[in-house]
Amino acid sequence: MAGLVGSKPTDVSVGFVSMKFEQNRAEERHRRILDAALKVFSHKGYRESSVDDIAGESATSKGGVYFHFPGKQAIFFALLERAARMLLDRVEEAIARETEPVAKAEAALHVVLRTFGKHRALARLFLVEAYGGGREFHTRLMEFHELFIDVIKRHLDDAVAAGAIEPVDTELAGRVWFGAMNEVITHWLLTDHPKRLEDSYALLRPLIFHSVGAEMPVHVGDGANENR
Amino acid sequence: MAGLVGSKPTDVSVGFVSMKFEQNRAEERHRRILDAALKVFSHKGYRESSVDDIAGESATSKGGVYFHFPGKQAIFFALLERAARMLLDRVEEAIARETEPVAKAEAALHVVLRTFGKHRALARLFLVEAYGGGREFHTRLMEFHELFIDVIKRHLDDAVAAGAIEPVDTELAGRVWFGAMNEVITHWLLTDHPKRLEDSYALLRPLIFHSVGAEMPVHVGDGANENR
Amino acid sequence: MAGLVGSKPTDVSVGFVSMKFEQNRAEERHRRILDAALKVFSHKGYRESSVDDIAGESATSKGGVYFHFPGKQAIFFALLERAARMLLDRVEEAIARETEPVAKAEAALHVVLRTFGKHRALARLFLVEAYGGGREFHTRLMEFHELFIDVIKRHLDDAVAAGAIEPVDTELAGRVWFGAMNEVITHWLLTDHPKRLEDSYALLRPLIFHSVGAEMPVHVGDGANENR
Amino acid sequence: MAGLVGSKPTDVSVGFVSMKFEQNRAEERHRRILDAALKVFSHKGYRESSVDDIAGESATSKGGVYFHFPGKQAIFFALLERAARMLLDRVEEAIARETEPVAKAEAALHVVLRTFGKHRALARLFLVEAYGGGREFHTRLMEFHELFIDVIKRHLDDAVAAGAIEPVDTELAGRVWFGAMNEVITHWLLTDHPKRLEDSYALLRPLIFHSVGAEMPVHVGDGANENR
DNA sequence: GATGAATGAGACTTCATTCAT
DNA sequence: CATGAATGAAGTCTCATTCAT
Repeated sequence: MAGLVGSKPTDVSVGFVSMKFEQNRAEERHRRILDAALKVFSHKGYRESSVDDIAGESATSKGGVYFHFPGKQAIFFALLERAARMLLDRVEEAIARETEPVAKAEAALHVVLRTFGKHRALARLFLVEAYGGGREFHTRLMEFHELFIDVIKRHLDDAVAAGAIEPVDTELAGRVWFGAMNEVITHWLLTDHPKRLEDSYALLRPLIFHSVGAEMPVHVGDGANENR
Repeated sequence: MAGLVGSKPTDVSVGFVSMKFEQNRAEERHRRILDAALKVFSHKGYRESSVDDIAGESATSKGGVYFHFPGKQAIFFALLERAARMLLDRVEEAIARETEPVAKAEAALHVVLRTFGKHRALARLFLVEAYGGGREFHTRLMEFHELFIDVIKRHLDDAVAAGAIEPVDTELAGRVWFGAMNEVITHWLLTDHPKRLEDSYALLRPLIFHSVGAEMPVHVGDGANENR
Repeated sequence: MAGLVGSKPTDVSVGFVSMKFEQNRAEERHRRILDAALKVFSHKGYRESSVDDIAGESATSKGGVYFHFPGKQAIFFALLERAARMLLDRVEEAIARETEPVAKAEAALHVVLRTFGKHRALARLFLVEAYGGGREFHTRLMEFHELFIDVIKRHLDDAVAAGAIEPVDTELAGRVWFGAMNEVITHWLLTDHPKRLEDSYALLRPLIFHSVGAEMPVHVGDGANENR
Repeated sequence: MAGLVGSKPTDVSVGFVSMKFEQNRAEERHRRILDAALKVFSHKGYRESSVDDIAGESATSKGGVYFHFPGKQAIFFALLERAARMLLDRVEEAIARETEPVAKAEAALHVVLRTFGKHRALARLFLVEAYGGGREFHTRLMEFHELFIDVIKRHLDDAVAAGAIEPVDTELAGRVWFGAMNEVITHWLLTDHPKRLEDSYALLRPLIFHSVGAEMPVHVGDGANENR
C-alpha cells in the first residue's frame, strides 16, 4: 500500500524571500487540476478523457498540467491516492466512534458506502474507471481493495477473539462484504438510481451480518450526522 | 437484455457455389476472429488491443476482420454475448441437476466461479476489461450482471416460498452473492493466485448461505464431474 | 557498414491474385515519400522538417508515411542508404574505367564531388544535415565516410605496391583526401557558390596528388561525359 | 566575421552598491552558464539539450539563464565565440613562435588539432553540434572556418612570396589543410579513439606539407611544452 | 536579479476505419 | 470475399520562452 496513503511535505523553503505565496499558488493549482481531473474522468471515463480536457476544466494550459504532473496516468494515481486517504480518514473516525468489534467492521463498510453515495464521481473513479487504464491500474486498485478488506478483517478477527461471532475465514468474509458492497454501489452507479444509495444499506446490513453469523445489533451507531 | 443472448442467423444466400461450404468457411472465420479477440483482449486489455493484433492472431487481414464485424467494439460485444450464452447454458444445466431451490441458486454461482476459474481469459473479459471500453460497455455489462442476479433471485424466491429460508430481499441477496463472488474472482485474477479459484469456494459457501439464513446443506450436488 | 548498402527484395507474391499492381503502387509511394523527404530535409534541415511536411510534399497523409516507414529517423536512414548505394555504384563504374591505381583512387573522389555538385540536396544531406540528428546519425555517417575512405585507401595501397607512389599511411591519406573534398564541398554548399563545384576540382587535384607524392598524370580519364 | 571575435562590454552601471561586486557576480554567473552549456551541449547535442539542462548544470534557474542570455541559440553562439577567441589567441601565440612562413601556417593547424585533442567537448561543439542548429548556425560556422583558413592562407602566401614553396592556390590549400584536419578530428571524435589525437599529427604532417610541395622541415619547433 | 510556474505551439506517433484492387 | 494501403483525427508529451512574484 505504501504509496497510496502518505503525506507529501511541501514546506521546503528556498531562496531569500518567503516562498509561502509561490507555494500556495502552486498547491492551489495542483489541487485545481486534481479536482478538474476527477470531474473529467468520472464524466467521460479515463480513456476518453484527454489531458486537454483536464487542462480546460482546470483553467490551465496543457503545459501547466504537465508541469504539475508527469502524465495523465500520474494524475489518476494522485487522484486515487487523495481519495483513498480521505476515505481512510473517515473510516478511522467512524471506527473510533464504535465500541463493538463487529460494529467497527461494519462502520468501515458503511462509511465507504455513504461516502460514495454522496460523491458519485469518486465512486466511478474507484469502481469503474480504475479498470480502464491497463495493468498498472489494476495493481493499484487491488492494493486499495485489500486495504479496506484488511480493516474489516482485523475487526472481524477481534470479534472472533471476543466470541462475538463464530470463527470464520475473516479475510474471505471481509472480501465478501466488500464485494457485496461494490456490486451494490456499482449497480447504483451504472443504472438510473431512483433511491439514494444510503437506503440500500438498511437492507444490506442483515445479509452481511448473517453471513458471519453475527446477531443484528439492536442499535446502529450510525454516525449519520456527518457532514460533507 | 435483448441483444446479449440470441442467435445470429447466417443463412443469407450468396451465390451459385455450394452455399454450405461458403457458409462454413465464413462461420469458421467468424469464430476464429472471436477466439483471437478473446486471446488478445484478455492479454493486452481492450484499449491496448488493436484491430491489427486481432487480425494477426486470427491469421486474417484487417479488412477481413472488418468484413465479419462492423468494428472493434462489436467484436467485444459479440465476445461477451457468446460467453454469456455459454455461461448461461452451463448454469441452466447445473440448475437442472439440483432439486432444492437454495441449491439451484447456489449452482448458478458455483458454475460461474468454476468456469471463470478454468477460463481466466473469459474472467478477465467480464470482470476487468469490460470496464475499459466506455459508457456503452457498462450498460451491456450491467445487463449481464442483472441476468445472473436474476437467476439467483428467482430461485431464492422459490426458497422463500418453500419456507426453506426466511423472507429477505432476494434481489439484493442475489446481488450480494454475485458481488461477493466477483470480488473473490477479481482478486484471484489480479494477483498471483497460489491456489485454484475453485478451492475458495468451499470457504465462500457458508458465508453466502448464512447471509440468507439458510442451513448449510449436508452435501452439495457439486457437478464437479463436468468437463471443460 | 552492413546496413548501409544492400538490396531490399520485394518480389514476394502472396494471395491468389497478382500482387504486381499493388506492389508497384506501394513501391511507387515508398519512393515518392523518399523523394519528398530529400527535398524537405535538404531545404529545411532534418530537425526543422516535420513528418507533416514530408507527407504534404509527397501528396500523402501522415498516416501514409507511417505506413511505409516506422518513423522520421528511419526515413532519413533510408535516404542515406539509397544515396550511398547510388554513389557507390557510380564510384565503382568510374573506377572500372580507370587502369592506373592512383587514377582509380582519384576517380572515387572525383565522382563524389561531381555527383554532389549536381545534387546539392544530396550533398546537404550527407555533409550537413546528417549531423543534426543525434548520436545514432553520427555513427551511420561515419560508416559512410569510412566506406569511401576505404575505397581510396585500397587503391592507394595498390599504387604503393605498384611503386607508383612512395609508401605512406594510405588510410590517413584517404582520410585527408576525403576531408579536403568535404571541406571544399561544404564551403560551396554553405556560401554563395559563384562557380560550379566541378571547377574547383582542377585546382584540388594537384594538391591531393602531391600530398601522396604522386606525379600529376598527363591526362585524366575524366569520365566527364557521364550524364545525370 | 564581425560578431565572432570581439569583446562584450559589461560596464553598464547598475545601482548604488559596489558595482564591482555586482559586476563580478554577474560575470561569474555568465561564465558558469557558458561552462554548463558547453558540458551539456557536447554531451547531449544541441537539440537534445534543454535550457533546463543548462540551468540545472549551472546551478541556476531557467529564469536566470534567460536573464543572462536572450535564448538558447544565443548561448551556443556565445560559446562558439568564446572558444574561437581562445583558439585564435593560441594560434597567434604559436605563430609568433615560428619564423618560417610554412611553419607558421602549420602552427595554426597544429594548435587547433592539439587544443581539440585536449578539449573533446570543444571539438564536438565546433565539428559536430554546430551543424545541428539550422541555417543560422551554418553561417556562423563557416565564418569560423574561413577565419582559420585565412590564417593559413596568408602564411602560405608569404611562403610563396619567399619562394619557399611553389605557387599554388593558397586559399584552396588552406581549405584542404583545414578539411583534412577536420576529418581526422571528427573521426577521432565519433569513434573509439585508441590513441591520442596528437599522435596522428606526425603522420598528417608530411601529407599536408607535400600537398603544397613543401620540403619537410628537419625539425619542428613544436611548442609541445605548452600547457593546457 | 532570481525563481519557477505557466503558456502554447508543435512534434511524433497510433489506430479505427475506409476502400481500391 | 480478402487484402493491405491510405486516411486523418486525436492523443500524449516536450520545451523555448514569458512573466508575476
